[in-house]
Amino acid sequence: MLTQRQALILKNIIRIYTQTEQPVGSKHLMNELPIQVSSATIRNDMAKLEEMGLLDKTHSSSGRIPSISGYRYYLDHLLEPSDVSSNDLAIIQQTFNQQYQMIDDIVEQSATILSTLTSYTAITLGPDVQDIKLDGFRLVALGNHQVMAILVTSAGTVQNQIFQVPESISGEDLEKAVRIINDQLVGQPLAVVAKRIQTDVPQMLMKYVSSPKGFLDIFGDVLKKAGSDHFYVGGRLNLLDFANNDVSSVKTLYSLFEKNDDLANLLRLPDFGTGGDSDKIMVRLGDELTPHTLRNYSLITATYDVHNHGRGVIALLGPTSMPYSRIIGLLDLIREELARRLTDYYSNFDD
Amino acid sequence: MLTQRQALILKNIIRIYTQTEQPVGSKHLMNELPIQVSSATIRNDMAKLEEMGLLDKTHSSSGRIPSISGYRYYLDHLLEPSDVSSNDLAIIQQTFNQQYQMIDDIVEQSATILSTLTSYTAITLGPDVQDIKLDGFRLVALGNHQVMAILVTSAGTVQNQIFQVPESISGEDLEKAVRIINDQLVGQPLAVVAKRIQTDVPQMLMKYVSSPKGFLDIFGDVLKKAGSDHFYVGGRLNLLDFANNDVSSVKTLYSLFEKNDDLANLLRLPDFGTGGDSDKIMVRLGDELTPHTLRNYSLITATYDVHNHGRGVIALLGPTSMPYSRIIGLLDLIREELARRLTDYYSNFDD
DNA sequence: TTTAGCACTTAAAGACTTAGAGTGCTAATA
DNA sequence: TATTAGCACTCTAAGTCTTTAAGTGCTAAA
Repeated sequence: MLTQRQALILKNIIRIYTQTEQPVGSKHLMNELPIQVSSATIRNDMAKLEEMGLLDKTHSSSGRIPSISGYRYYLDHLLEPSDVSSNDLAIIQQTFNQQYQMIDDIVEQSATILSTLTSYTAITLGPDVQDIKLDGFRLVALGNHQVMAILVTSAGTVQNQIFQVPESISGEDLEKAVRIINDQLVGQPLAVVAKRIQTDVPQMLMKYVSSPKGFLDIFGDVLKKAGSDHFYVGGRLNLLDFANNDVSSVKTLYSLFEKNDDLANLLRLPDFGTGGDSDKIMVRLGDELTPHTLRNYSLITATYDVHNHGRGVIALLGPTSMPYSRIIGLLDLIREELARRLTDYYSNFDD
Repeated sequence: MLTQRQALILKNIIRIYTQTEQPVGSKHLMNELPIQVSSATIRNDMAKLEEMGLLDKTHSSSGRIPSISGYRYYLDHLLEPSDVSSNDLAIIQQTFNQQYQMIDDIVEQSATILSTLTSYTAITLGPDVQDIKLDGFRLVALGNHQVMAILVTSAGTVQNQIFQVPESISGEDLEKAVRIINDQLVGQPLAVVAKRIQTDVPQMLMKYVSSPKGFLDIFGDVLKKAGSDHFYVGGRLNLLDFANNDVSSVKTLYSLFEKNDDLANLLRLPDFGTGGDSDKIMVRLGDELTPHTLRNYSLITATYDVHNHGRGVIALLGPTSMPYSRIIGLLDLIREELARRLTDYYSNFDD
């Protein structure tokens, strides 16, 4: 356990290091502390903190920098989120007050705000798709053997895709098939639908339609799209600033941003779904981050809860040394705001 | 005018510098030339080439590097495109042989191949939309006050967008409006359609529909999407390798890639549309590139001609020192291949 | 427990040296 | 006249040395 003064010293070394990115020396720190102690006293405490593994040196006679464990301790015991500045607040309100056509627009927009306000990179994920149901399926003929398949879910999300239809499938067949799909499968969870088109649905179609295979491929493709998570990444370019010229990690991250599965893995919270602490904001850094290339970064994740419509995730990726107080305050506010807007949206929607 | 030997020297300095990125000295060059001359002779020619502005030095006693004018001269007078390697050829054929659902997929795919084979950044643009006509407009009700608007063009491209429909607009009104649009405007060039919905169409709708304004906003939005160019950028990440740690220019380019208008400006060829030389491959470098931040890069543009369906552009952005022979051979092949595939596509399509 | 004092360490920056690659010029050569 | 050998000169890059400033750890006194 740290003495009060040691905690104060750790806290201030982290604060100063975040501002300057330079090792902090005892004399310099002396002038920055609210208490009056000599630099020798500070040196003694620093030595103890280093012994505990909370501080590091860049070389044997340098000032101290926080170690990963130091950040960990700070985050777990010392951090107090600060209030959002009135300036930031105004920006947030104003952005959320825009008119949106789709929920995904709101989720995407919150990634943009978050990255703009922090100069880091934000990742957001819409409310989870666990028990989303099929709300309807349409095929629209576009002429020239093209059709657009449209799938609407109970969450209000829409997926569409365009297909070249082989000559062998007739228009009437397609219409019949659509009718059967809607009659039989609307109202069922997407996961169930996905399973059934592998099992009993083909036979069901076989009775009325001459070539169910091509049709089911189309339906299956759109279904897959609708059933997978949709991530939004804001402030990709900010990465170039805080990546400290580490081109290889920038590349890793940029390609990671393009892959749904990798992003899902990155954001997956250790206790996701257990309920307990899941509305706490979590910070992971160093070896706690799973793709090992990211050990010089810090990832802050927060979930937001949309009343009766699942929960989503907003996250922020930045350097290990961030002004955590401000950042976490900000994240907390945006999380709440996003939850509120989405809850509003759905309450309109379900009327 | 250069002597033969001077041309040989310039050509080889460019070749070696492209491989090593190091200034080329007279002794080193002596061993690389197919002719037997002393380093002193080479030095004399180098001095003359420098006087003409075709070579530069990095400092007073350094070897020579090509100047921008040197590249210009090389490109205009000395360059001979080389044949595509059988390996590259196989990759190109294989990629283009995939099954595509839409023409835009092919165009996008060619940006990917081009960037993969070169390790630079490729930009492609589909056949131009000058005299594309409206082929059809659909509104599909999705439930919960949402509709999807779909616009099909004579070029086979499809745009869609989802709208929240105000309660004030009724379903029958929308259907009537769609019917009028299709009756009156199908077959007309998009530009004409865009003009007419500002002039006589509103009055036309007014007779049958109670609130044409909201409807025309929707139609106008999708129309605008369909009428604007669609660029594809491949190999964005490669930029990080050849940008020589110039983060600011990387940022400029990345944001440029997101803006249709800026990309259009960048690719717009000085003689675009004049017909004459327009199927020549053009290289622009240094001050010839309009956003001044790009003066350290080289941009190669080539147009491809889709029989009876307009012409598009494929382009490659890389460092000033590229293996131009290989690159231009490659670009020429892909340009032809792309034109052929699209011509095939349309000939199927118009049956 | 805190502090003053001091010897010691290290990185960063500047001065100096050296080696190596290259140039330009002159005078000899084919 | 065009080419070449030879040589003095230039400049960078890399290494060594020195100095300075910031910082530490330890000891002994308060």
